[in-house]
Amino acid sequence: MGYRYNFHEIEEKWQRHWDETELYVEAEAAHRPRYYCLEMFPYPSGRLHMGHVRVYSIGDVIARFKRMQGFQVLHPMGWDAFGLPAENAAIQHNIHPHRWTEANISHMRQELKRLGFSYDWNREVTTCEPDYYKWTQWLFLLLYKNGLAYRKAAPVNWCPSCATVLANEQVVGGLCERCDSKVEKAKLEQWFFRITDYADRLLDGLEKLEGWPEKVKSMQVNWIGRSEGTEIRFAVEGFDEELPVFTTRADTVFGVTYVVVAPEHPLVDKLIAGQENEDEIRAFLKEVMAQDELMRTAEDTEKKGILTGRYAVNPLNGERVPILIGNYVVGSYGTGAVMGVPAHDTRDFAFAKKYCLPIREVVAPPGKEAGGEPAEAYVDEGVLINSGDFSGLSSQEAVEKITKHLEAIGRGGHKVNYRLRDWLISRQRYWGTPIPIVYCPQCGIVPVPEEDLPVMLPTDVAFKPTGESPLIHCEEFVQTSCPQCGGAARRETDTMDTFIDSSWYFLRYTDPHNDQLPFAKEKADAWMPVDQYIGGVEHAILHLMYSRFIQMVLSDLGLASHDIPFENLLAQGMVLQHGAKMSKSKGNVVDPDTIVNQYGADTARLFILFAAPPDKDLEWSDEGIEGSYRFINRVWRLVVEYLDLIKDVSPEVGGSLGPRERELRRIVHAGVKKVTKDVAERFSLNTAISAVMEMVNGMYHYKDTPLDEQDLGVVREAVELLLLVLAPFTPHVTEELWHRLGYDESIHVQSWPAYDEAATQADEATIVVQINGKVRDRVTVPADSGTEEVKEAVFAQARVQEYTAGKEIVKTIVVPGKLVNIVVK
RNA sequence: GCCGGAGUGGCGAAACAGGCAUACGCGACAGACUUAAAAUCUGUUGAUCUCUUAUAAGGUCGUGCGGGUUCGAGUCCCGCCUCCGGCACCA
Repeated sequence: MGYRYNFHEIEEKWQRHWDETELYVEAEAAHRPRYYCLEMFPYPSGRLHMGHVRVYSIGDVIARFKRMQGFQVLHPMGWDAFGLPAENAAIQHNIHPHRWTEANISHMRQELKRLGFSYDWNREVTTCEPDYYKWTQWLFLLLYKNGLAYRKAAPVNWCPSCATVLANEQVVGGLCERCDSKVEKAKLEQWFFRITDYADRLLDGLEKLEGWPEKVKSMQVNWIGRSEGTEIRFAVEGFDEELPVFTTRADTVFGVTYVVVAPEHPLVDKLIAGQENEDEIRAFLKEVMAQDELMRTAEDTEKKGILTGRYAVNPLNGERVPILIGNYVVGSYGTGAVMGVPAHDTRDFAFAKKYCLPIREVVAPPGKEAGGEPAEAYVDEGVLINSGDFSGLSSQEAVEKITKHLEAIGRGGHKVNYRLRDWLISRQRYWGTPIPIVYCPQCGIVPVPEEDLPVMLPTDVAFKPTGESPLIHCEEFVQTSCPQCGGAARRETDTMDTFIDSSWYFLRYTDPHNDQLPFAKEKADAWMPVDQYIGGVEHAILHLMYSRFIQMVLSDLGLASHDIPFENLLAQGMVLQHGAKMSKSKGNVVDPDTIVNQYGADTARLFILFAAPPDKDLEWSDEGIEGSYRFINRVWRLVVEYLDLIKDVSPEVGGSLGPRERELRRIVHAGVKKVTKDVAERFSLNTAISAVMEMVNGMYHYKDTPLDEQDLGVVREAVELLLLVLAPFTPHVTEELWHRLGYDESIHVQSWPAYDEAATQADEATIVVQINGKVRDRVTVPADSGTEEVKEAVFAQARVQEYTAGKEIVKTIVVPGKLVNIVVK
């Protein structure tokens, strides 16, 4: 009877049935423990790709498993629907972004349903709809009122191709994260979120996130880039100005022989004005600034500098040192100026050699005197020399004492620096949440009152990437009246970074239809934090740090009780084909629709869960898909062929069973145990599936055994347990077979099966016999044998006697039920 | 340079608490079924050597490399190598 099951018919039937019966709509019963299982919502780009199938398959297994374990599970889905591709489609295909987005959403929603994911679609959120972005605006105002949103002119990252500014986090290797264009610097008035106020808490908070992968946490640590050191304020000779520098090596301050400032340093103009070589310096500045920052600050770029003819005064020893302008000093980090200590810094050493600046050693390696002209910089710690009162101190003591001394004389002190910049959130684009701000000639910057939200995004605008928001040209949007004085005023025409939309959507799911608030606190508190969040590691910094920030703000302002959004995080690996990430340009894309048409959703899900652990990259394999399909058919045949025999049998097991039946029960119950542990304790879905495969193999081995009445109960039990543990992975075929067994209720609302621990124990144990750690023999003993009985059986073995003959037995180690190691000399 | 992760059969991978290395699957090979093929069911499948007509049996080696701890190491410790990811003239 080698036939295959009709997955088309079965999958469609049950998808319709689940939809109609609202099987996965969460009823908010109060008496069950809650579990919030969330996968990162997709951007509605048009079609699902294999990466989507992977995250959502992983999440669906967890959600279904938890539901069967008796949890009330929140498992929602929505759309991160604002963003550039919609606008580009509008420009290229003359279709309105809203229509394009809507069409994509409805197509992708169908694709998700065809994969059989158990979402509560009643909670669907779409960030580009006014009922959502109204609350994104509300959140903006909340931050604004609390001093966490501000406007300022600043040098910003400008993507000429996208014609908009970008957050630092969106610039990857000097290129635009979206389109790989070279990012330029521009000075513009922009809106920022004060995320740097939270730098320390974002950093310290990582320690509490025990359920997050190290990889993600270390990426955030690197990104925040906390650096502890000393600020030293040099006086500038001839000016009533201070020139602060930042250093982590205050112990080397007596070795300062010059100071270098970045070309964009605010003091540069003042310093060089009227100098005799001003023209030369300006030419140098022009040359350096013409280079883009990435090039200029690359490690292998030649260090260049020019003397300004001005001098700074070292506050520790009163020494005059020349001030230079250097291409290697980064204007946006620290103070934009550094002290030059050529004897103890590799870069400074090279720079000093090139420009014939003096080199003075002030730190000696412990137990060694420095002397003569050093051949290279000594960058390690040591003992101070040539450092006045501080000579003789260790580097560590000196840092502390010098910092204190600077503080005492009002010339500096302890300082913490961060790499993290404030979050630039304004975008000169149309398809985003409008920033709810009005500019009034009388009152200045005026927030739109809450009761006037949402500030609706107008629908009839021209889509041209002009570098200004298309909203600028939409007069009925721009022209408004001031909420304060009622006079004529203009609206802010920039929209918000779409990462703001996705920094709070997980909260909206807990209360998606609230029209009074973004979410009611009780509702959010009931579900938050997300118990398990799943998504790609490409969001390790952007989305996952912004969400942590917003959640902290909400918690500080009393709107939420938790200050972390995601308790546990699973960063799933990529889907590869031929070792490379699937991409259109590489032509190695496998379309999920094709696979679902050819093999069905259950097969697609099973393969993608089986081929690799969730957190590792997964290599696509056509043979692997075939294998998963074969396995499901194998299950189908097994159950269908038993059906007539066991249809009216109860899954009860009693009386004394024969050895084959006991073996079958052992395999099945051990399988249930392993699946339970693998899914519950470590999301090891690939090994869970392999355990199910072993159950099936065991059942096939049993299959031709002649059956009596009592054995039918054992078979029925085995079939039911198999279907139940397989249900989260392949929901359709298990649902069909479950009903064929005679049940009316869905398999997906059944309790997760318990296993019989006693049944998992074999009657006999195979003991491995080692002589001096090498396996030499095996012996089978009754499972309940004690240490002495096992030893007796082992020493009775002919091979053991052979190996021990004439030797002294030093010791015998017995690992109960497993192994005996005899040490001989 | 700093931080994080990973190196196991022909391939994807497993070994969860230091106890049979390679479960499960793919591929390959063989048997059964079939007029035949496909499908299906069953079995074999780390390398190498010895003995044997063959089967069977046995030895040695084997988890990136070199050491160490231990009765016993893929797993723990020390020192390296390679690959992947993040940060980086960051002062």
